[in-house]
Amino acid sequence: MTVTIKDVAKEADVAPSTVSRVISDSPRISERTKEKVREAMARLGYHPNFNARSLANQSTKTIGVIMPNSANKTFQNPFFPEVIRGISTKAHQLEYGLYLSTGQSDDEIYEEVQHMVQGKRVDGIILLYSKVDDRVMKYLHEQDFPFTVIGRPYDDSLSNVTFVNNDNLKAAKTVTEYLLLLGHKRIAFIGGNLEHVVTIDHMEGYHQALKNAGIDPCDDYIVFHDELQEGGQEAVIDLMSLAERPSALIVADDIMTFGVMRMLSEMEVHVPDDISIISFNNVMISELSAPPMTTVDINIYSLGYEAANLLIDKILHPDVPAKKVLIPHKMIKRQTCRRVAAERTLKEETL
Amino acid sequence: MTVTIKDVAKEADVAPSTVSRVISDSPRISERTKEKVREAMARLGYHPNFNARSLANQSTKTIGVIMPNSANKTFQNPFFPEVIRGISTKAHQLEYGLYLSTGQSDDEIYEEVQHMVQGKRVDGIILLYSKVDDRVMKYLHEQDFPFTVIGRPYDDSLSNVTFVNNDNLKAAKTVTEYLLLLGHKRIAFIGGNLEHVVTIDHMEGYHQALKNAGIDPCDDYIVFHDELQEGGQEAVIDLMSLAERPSALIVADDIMTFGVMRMLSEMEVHVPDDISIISFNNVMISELSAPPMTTVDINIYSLGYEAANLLIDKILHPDVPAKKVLIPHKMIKRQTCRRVAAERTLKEETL
DNA sequence: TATTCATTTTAAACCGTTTTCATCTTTTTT
DNA sequence: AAAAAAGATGAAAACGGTTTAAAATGAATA
Repeated sequence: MTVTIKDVAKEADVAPSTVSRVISDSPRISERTKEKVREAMARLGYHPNFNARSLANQSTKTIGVIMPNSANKTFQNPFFPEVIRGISTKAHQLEYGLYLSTGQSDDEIYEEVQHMVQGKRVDGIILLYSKVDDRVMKYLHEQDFPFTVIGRPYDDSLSNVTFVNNDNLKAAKTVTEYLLLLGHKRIAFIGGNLEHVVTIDHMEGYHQALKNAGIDPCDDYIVFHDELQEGGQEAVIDLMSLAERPSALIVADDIMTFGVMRMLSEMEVHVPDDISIISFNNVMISELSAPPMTTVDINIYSLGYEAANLLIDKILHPDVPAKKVLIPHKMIKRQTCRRVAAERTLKEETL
Repeated sequence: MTVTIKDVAKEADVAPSTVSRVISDSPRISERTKEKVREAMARLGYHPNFNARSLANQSTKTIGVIMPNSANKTFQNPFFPEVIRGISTKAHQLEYGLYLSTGQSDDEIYEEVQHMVQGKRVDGIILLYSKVDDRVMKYLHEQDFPFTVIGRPYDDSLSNVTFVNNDNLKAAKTVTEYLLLLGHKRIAFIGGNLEHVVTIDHMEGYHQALKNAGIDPCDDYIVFHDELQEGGQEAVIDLMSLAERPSALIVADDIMTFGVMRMLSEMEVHVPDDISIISFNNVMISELSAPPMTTVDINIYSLGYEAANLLIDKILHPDVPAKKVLIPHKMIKRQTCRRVAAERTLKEETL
């Protein structure tokens, strides 16, 4: 039925092992035989069976990509296509394939990862998220299975884990400082899921900047939500109901910012005149908000590209120590931040 | 090293074939032996090797998902995560895995599909796009390999192809009629890539509606662009430079609409007061534009879910004839469409 | 011419399952 | 009690490759 290596061998009048060596272009085979075998392969339309190869090789040339728990809408964030595009590019270059997780809940995902690893379905795994106390990461670490994380592992005991990250703390700090410099004193922080390490880092940066400026962080100004737009909207309601409304908002994610801006516009609060906003990620559409949003470009594509790069490196050389790569970020100033008028600042201070 | 079926066999003091039968829960094995074997598996921490299984079974329990040519930014469209979420859900239910294409150009993708098929890496394939004269589709059809298309095949010779689609013609027609009903006469159409069948269907629907209303389609009002936001923006410049500006815009895609609205806002053309807009897809963020956009919900998730469903059906029963599923669409009225003032309409007519 | 050594090629084992077919027990039927 | 049928298990051959170790070939050296 299907043409196998044996058929080719017969056709070319050599042994199957020779054909195998021709496929892998082994130097042990003479040019003349190679040519002969290649012709036979072409004549028969031979194509190697991937599973047989994987079985014999103990290698699948496949990378498992683990999405976060997508029960909520997280998944519709354009962040994911973009990070996958980065992974794809590198994977394709090195002739690796991508195997995507399909689980929706934490349990499903955990089970799926076990299957991938134990069933030897993939050579390595990229975690597209980093949570506090993540079973999946713990499991991979215990199994000593090649994997990389996008984001940093929270638990310091997982010290020898390879990861790609942004300096999220620094980014959040800079962003806060920027708002302070623009004269803002009441800066609120709308974070993502508190279980995600990136949220923790953002908040720490925010805190540090406020502290350095001698401002006491006010709990009312700190809100967390994991759903993207809905979360953004609720957060706005909470913040705008405060006696002392914030004059600036730091938002965890561009998509969330769309929700935030939508809600503000319904409340007839104008951006940036009444309130400044700055957020993170710089996904494609963030320049298309009205007004275009100021945000931190975290270079999503590179996160993916480097993660794949590091992972394949790890697969090929399992014993080299863990690498940690920081992808640079960059503030993209657009039109959602504004200097607070001096008089207003003065008035505030008298309050 | 790794624990195989043979190790389990030894541990349980049975033959490997018995263990295999226990795994598949064959009725030919007595409950007593099953229990014994299961205990041995647990004791040894046995997990079946996927590649070996695939090889013996001639089945991978894996679906190949082919993304469109992503050299351009198409890929960042939240359409894809959402359609994949649909596919994922069904696949997970039926215990199929997802294997993602990584190629960026048409050539790369074509080659990759060949690898998947000939290398028996996947049991079936879902095409996430449908183009005119697509080599990939032609190839899969020739090979008689199980596949489904999201969108409809253009070529009628590919009659026995299973696909999931929206009635895009009808949707575009309805949308156009809706604008006509609102009093619009100068309705422009900003389509996507003309090679995509969906674009052709949209345009046909647009044409039909205009014709029924006795309006001659004006070529200047019809523009195509494949890049998403950039395309949207250029299209706007072109249209707004016309002597007779359109009073309404039909846009192929929500993300493109963001670009369109951004550009209009720069030109100080107000939506919907100066111009009405309606678009397609209803991705998550489309309700977050300013103002929230009127769009056609095409039920992206269901497209994916049904595609996976049909495909797995096809894999399991290769000989049943091709199925074609239409997913219903629904116009979501938000705030980008407006009735044209009677006086203005009158004035126009005197022109 | 016989010996050595490098170069090519091959036979056979292996990767870890599934499955066909045969064998060995039991149980049922006559 | 013998024969037939049913039930449970096992041995061995796939599945389609890779790889180790050995054999064949040919060239170079003594």
